[in-house]
Amino acid sequence: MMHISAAAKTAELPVKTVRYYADIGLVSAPERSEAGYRTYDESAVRKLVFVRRAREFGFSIDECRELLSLYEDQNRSSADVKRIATKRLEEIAEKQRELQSLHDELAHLVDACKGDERPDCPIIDGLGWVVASE
Amino acid sequence: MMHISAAAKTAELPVKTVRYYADIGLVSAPERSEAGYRTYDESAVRKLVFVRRAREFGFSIDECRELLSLYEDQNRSSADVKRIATKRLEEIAEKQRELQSLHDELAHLVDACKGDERPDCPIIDGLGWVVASE
DNA sequence: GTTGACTCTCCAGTTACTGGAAAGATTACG
DNA sequence: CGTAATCTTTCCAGTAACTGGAGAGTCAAC
Repeated sequence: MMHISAAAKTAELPVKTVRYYADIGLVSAPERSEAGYRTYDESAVRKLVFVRRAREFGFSIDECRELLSLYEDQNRSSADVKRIATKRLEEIAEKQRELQSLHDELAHLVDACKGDERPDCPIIDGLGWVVASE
Repeated sequence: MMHISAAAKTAELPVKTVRYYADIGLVSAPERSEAGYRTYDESAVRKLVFVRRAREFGFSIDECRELLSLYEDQNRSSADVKRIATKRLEEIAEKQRELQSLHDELAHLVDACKGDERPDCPIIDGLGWVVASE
């Protein structure tokens, strides 16, 4: 049994965030000590770790909610979990493609820029190209 | 001279966003018609396009502010612009690396998951690995 | 003349927290 | 035992960059 700062430290989350997760009902509200302090047991901390990891994987809070209910459900099929994770994987791949074209386009502009004292600047011109090409 | 919906359409931005950009002072407040309608000329629309492009490149509103002032300044050196763009480029590259390791880690879990009716699930286990490995 | 499209302002909600104030509880030191 | 530092509580507000909606005024067309 520990108080919030120990739980937060163990789960590697800010104290504020731990409180927040209970406030929005992502994790269940913890028991309170006589003085009203939140108390956490090993199982509660485990769930916090689970959520932190899932968030690091880019799952939204709502996806975490879904994953957590699967995590807590002894009878869920691994197919349900795989479905969510695969969807997320596709989103990551899409984001990677976007980022790549962004990178290439901007790198091209930066390469073309002399970076000297003169005002000619392919980057500025490039950002306005839609109009410039009219 | 046009009203807001034509300007928004030309700049390929939502009407709400065009108003918003003026509200926060990112672009200067447009002239008003007698009835109080915002009116946009070619130069105003060009700046909206510039901002949209810069946002698409992932520049924050504050960076857009900076770029826009450089855009409007005939005397700025291209070095100033290159500095901002290069910084952004590094951020993109960093984000790409993060996304890649995320992708690899999650893909590994998804591959390991049978996705059947049984509750054994390497994805769920993997999300909790920090505790599981204790 | 009235229907429909367009515009205005203002307020609230979104996501996932984060910061700070004010007040009570606990612990550590001398 | 007193007190100072630390921890915890609640509540309110703010962040980024919009987005949605209400209620009201304006304009063009049939």
